[in-house]
Amino acid sequence: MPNTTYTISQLAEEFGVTTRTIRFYEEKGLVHPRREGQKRLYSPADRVRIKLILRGKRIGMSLEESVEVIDMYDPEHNNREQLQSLVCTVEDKRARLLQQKKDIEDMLAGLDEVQALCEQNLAEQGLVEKSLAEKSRAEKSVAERVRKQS
Amino acid sequence: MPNTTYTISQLAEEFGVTTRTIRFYEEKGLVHPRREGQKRLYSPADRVRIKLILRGKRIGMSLEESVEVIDMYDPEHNNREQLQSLVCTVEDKRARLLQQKKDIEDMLAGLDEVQALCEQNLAEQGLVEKSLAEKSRAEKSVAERVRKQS
DNA sequence: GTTCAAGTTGACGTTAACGTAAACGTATTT
DNA sequence: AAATACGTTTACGTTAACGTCAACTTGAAC
Repeated sequence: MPNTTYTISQLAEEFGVTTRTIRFYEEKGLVHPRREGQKRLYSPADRVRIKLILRGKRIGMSLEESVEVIDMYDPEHNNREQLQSLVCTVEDKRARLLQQKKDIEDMLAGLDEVQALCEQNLAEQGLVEKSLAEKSRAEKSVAERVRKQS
Repeated sequence: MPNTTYTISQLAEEFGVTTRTIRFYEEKGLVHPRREGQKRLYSPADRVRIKLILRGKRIGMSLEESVEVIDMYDPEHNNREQLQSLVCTVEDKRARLLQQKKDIEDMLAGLDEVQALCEQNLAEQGLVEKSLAEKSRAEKSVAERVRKQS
């Protein structure tokens, strides 16, 4: 097992955040690195937690929410009630994630349209002669389609 | 054309936000409703803008970023340079969105695992007799798989 | 031995995105 | 005319997620 621990600045660099950020996550109880003297030493498990937190952050989750998700992987749920309520929260999360996924796909489709129009427009500019009216019509079509969304 | 305008509280209710939120968006220059006397009157176009802003919010965009995306649909870009830089920003956005999409899919897969284990566990509890060791083993398997992520 | 790089603990500052409350206008319902 | 519902402006408050010092320690390097 190579390199079983990490320093704070190693992780900071790997994930493209500041050390302050990682210490902040500890303040909030998101990670609990060991200490060697007073220096922090992060385990691979700590590293994964940070990674998952940042993943959550990328899709707009609060730290609290990310922790909630991460903790679902831990077996702190013993009895029937806890398991069933866990299933419920799982389903809630899933619903929200599916909505987000749809939002992203819609937005991607919009980007495709914009880009297509840009490239078409650029191509037309390549040909020196063209009617300005035609250009204007092409430019406005996307905006109109957007306006027609219910 | 039925109901071509909306009051602030109509939109607030439709989108599940407060009127304060909508006025705040106006403060920030995101929408520019007409006025009837001093009352705000929102057009369908205003409504769509708000809708798109909230879509952006759901996937973790800042208001500024959402506006940036929305404005890409407007034809304020006339010359070659502007079109080309627009294509670049489009590609940046797309890259980020694709990353987000992957993040969401990963997270969904994780949720599937958690739920499967929960239900398996609940099923086992249905049968009165089972070894506690077995149960414990099952509960920990997800956490271990997570830990093995690079 | 000192200089340096990397770490530490406070503590206060900052920004975005609203919340909340006060004080007021206007229209209609009773 | 009094109350009710809906709207307005102004302004201060709040929370999350860090940024930004300042002042100190600690081990390694020169």
